[in-house]
Formats: sequence, structure tokens, C-alpha cells
Amino acid sequence: MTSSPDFPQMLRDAGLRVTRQRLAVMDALVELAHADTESVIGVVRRDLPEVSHQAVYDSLRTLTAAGLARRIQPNGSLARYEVRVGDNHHHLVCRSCGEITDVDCAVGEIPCLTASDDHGYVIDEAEVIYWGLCPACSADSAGPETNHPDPTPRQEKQRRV
Amino acid sequence: MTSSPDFPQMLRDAGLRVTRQRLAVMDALVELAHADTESVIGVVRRDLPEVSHQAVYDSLRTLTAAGLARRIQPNGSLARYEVRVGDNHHHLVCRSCGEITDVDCAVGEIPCLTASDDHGYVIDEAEVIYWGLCPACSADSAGPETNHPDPTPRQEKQRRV
DNA sequence: GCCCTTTCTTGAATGAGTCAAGACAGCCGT
DNA sequence: ACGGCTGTCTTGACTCATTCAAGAAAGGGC
Repeated sequence: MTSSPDFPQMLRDAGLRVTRQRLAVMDALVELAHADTESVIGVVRRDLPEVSHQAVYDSLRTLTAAGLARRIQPNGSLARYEVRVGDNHHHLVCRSCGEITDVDCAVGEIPCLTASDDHGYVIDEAEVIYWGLCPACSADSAGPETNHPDPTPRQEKQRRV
Repeated sequence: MTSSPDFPQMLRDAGLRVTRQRLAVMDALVELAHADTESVIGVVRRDLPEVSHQAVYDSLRTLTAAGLARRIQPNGSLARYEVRVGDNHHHLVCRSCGEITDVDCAVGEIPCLTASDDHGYVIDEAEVIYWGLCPACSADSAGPETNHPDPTPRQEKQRRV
């Protein structure tokens, strides 16, 4: 994996103060792809055991507002974050287990930014979410005798909106 | 506007019982485009003053599961619903006021259903959200002297996830 | 180093959405 | 038509991700 970008400089460039908490949050986002807030808190506390959840919430919001992170929130699941890498990728979300996977832009360029009729909107971003079943879950539901007593344990637990 | 479709029959076809509450919810979804749950409750209670919010929540979930309604939930705003009309349209969301507008599929067909790499997923739907500013909000932020003391009153209030 | 300002800690509040148990009402069979 | 079975609705309490508020702490320009 490439070494992490210069986060302190990125924060400074965004006009934000460089704090240990924010750096830890960004490291956590790099480590955990599509992490929910709770996971971020967990990883951040591995380095800074005393961080408050409030600091993490605030950092995530600040980083998102500054364009350094991106917030995604598929229907019915809790908020997830990823570092914004500048490319134009979208997401595959499994309807069964909720897993999220990156996909490159469907056509290779950014045609998806062009709506057929913009209704007067000034569009700055197109967000695409592909819904379906991940390989594991589609395999589960394929065989009739596959015996999967609880195919969506975490999903049910996460149902907070 | 065209007369509403045969909701009772649609419910029956979906294997659901036909109840006044569900019909009222579907009527409300037709009347209110992209309605949040609270609005739906309000409209439903105009006809059936005694409905419980629980019945509306349950109806919305049931209708969504049956494919008669569709749930959309742009980042950071609360859940919204629309009747599923069978066409392949997407949404424009204003970053400032949160307004949602329908757009037809970008290319006229459903190419957006084709991810460049499906990562083994069985994809059944592609959801596209275009982010930007609606005509009113972009007009507000255009002129320097436009004087808009509170450009996002409702948005701030809605910030529940 | 100092001071100003932003950010973090602490702790409580908010409120959309969920759960549970009993009352009620579609709908099927007779 | 009517009764009963079963799926829905009412009622009311609860959950918990996220936000709010106020004071303490720590960046960073001078």
C-alpha cells in the first residue's frame, strides 16, 4: 500500500488546525474502508484511548465539510465515511449483509455527472449506489439446502436511521 | 393528473391485505412527492385522524418491501418515500435546502445499471443521486448583495440521521 | 512564551425509528 | 352471510446514533 498522504499539510491547506485527534481519525479512515462512526472511534482509541466520541463526530463532520472525507449512508444504515481519494468511484452495497465495495465509475469518465435534464440545478457531484447481493450472500441464497439460519445478523442490529 | 392506479389490486397482487391505512399512505405518497415520514403521517391523518404513527411506519416498510414504494435517504437527511412508478428515474438533491427533484435516467436506457466491475455482486438496482444547488438556492448564493440571512432554515432542522 | 481562537471533554438531551402486547379487522371457507 | 384464523393496527414505552452546551485544553501566529 502506498504510504499515507501528508495529512497535516492537507488539514493546514483546508484552513484547519492539526490535532492528534483529527490525524488519528484520518488514519482510521485509511485503515477501515467505509467505516461507521463506532468503528472509527474504536480504532482512534487504540492510539488515543481518551478521545471522546464527540471529538470523532466533530472531526468526521469537519473533514467531510473540508472535502477530505466523504460520507456515505445507504438507505437504512448508519453513516459511513471514507477518505476522499479524488477519483470518481461509486459503491456496491449488499442488500443482505450491508457490505460496501468500491467500483470505478461505470463508463470510465464522468458521464454520470450529466443528468438528462438538470432542472436548473447546479450539479457538482453524482453519487451512484449499486444495490444487490455480495458474492457470499448470493451464494447463500442460491442453494435450497444451504442452511443459513441467520444470514443478516449485523444488518438487523444496525437498523438505525 | 392521471387517476390513481388501482391500489387495492396492487396490494392484493403483492399478497398484502387491503386496509384503509395502507391505501391512505399510498394516496399520500402520490400527493406528496418525496415525502418524509412525518409529512405522510400528516396527510394520512387528514383522512384517518386516528392512525398511529406506527401504522404509517409499518405501512411504509411493507410497501417498500413489496416494491410498491421506494425509500430514498440522501446523506444526512431523514427517510423519504415515493411511489415506485416503474420507470428508471433518479434524483437531484439540493445541498442547501434539501429539495428533491426527479430526473430521468441519464442516458435514456438503463446503462447505469452496468457497473464497470461488479466484484461478483448480483446487482439489481442502480441508484443515482445528483448533488448540487436548486435554482432558488443557486440564485441566492450568486449575487454578493443578495442578502439571504438564513438560506437553510429547514435543512438545519432536519439534520437527523 | 503569550494570547486568542478553535477544538476537545464531559455529560445530558434529542427524536426518528423500533419493539411488544393486546385489540381489531381483512379475507377465506363453509 | 357469518365465524374464525391470521395479519394489521393501536398504544405506549424504549433505543441509541447523533447533537447540544459549557467549560477546559491545546494549536499557532505574534
